[in-house]
Amino acid sequence: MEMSYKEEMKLENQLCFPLYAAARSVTALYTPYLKPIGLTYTQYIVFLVLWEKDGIPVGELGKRLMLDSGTLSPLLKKMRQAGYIEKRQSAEDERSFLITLTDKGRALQEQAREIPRKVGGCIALTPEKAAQLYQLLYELLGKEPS
Amino acid sequence: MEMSYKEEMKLENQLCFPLYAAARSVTALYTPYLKPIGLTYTQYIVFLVLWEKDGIPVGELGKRLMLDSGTLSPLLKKMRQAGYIEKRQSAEDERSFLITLTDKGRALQEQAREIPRKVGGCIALTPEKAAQLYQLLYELLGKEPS
DNA sequence: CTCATTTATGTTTGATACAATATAGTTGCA
DNA sequence: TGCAACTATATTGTATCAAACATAAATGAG
Repeated sequence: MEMSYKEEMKLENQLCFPLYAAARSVTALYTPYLKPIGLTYTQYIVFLVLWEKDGIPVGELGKRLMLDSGTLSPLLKKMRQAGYIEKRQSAEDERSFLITLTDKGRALQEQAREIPRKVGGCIALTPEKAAQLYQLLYELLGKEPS
Repeated sequence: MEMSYKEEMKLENQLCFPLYAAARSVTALYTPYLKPIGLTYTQYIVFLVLWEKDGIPVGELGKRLMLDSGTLSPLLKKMRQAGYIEKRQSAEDERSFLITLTDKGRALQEQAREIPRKVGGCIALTPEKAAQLYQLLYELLGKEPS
């Protein structure tokens, strides 16, 4: 497993590269299904969280998605302007803002219903290998696959 | 392996999410080492290709990195302005521009020499699991690990 | 040869990302 | 109580990405 500096330096021997490329590649698979319903990929994963658990603070959304406020703030602003979500200041802690879905935001779930299955069908991996990949990625992230 | 719509819709059951998060997470591992030598992550992977094979056209660079001209053009412009590379119009095909390293660009390799090993040490995976992850990612990308 | 098609690259636009900084609200402790 | 330290978000600046469009050079079919 020992490698020379020269070998180590090759693009394909650095974990970053296939990871980076695969992430963009898989994200791109969502676009054809998301565009027709007017969502971007990042908006979609925000919805995935909200559809599962509504009324959570911005910070928890960021923690689940591993995104910081610099990414989330403008994104949530746009989603609010589009009428998908509402931001309510928390009663207990006035620094905290709870994100809740509007009816329009909830209704969108129905339209997104088939997306996981459709995208899954485009993934060039057997279910076993996909499961193995999950496991490794979550381990890399230092998290349990919940 | 069959899942309900509701289950499928959960964030952690979609391959995109850990892949996306892991890519950003691993990319972030490079920053502390790249910033001191004045490189961004994307510039670094461009250098990885050029250090391995100098004098290649923009298109081949894009193919290897799986990046399109919209990403690469402004990046290469900045690297040229920084004095790391040169762009030469190809003699055979005047549409094509060959990217070559300057001495300054070549010299940078020495400073980046330790980066793969240092970052590798930050990866929370055993070498065996990392190898397994490579394999799966390249399979997902529909490529051979070269 | 010649023009429609293809190829190589660039530019523009819109949407992310993150680091660094700012600000308002909260908490703990001397 | 007062205030220093901390927390939750927002803002700004820099760097990606990709889709759509633009342009110049090369190619090939008739």
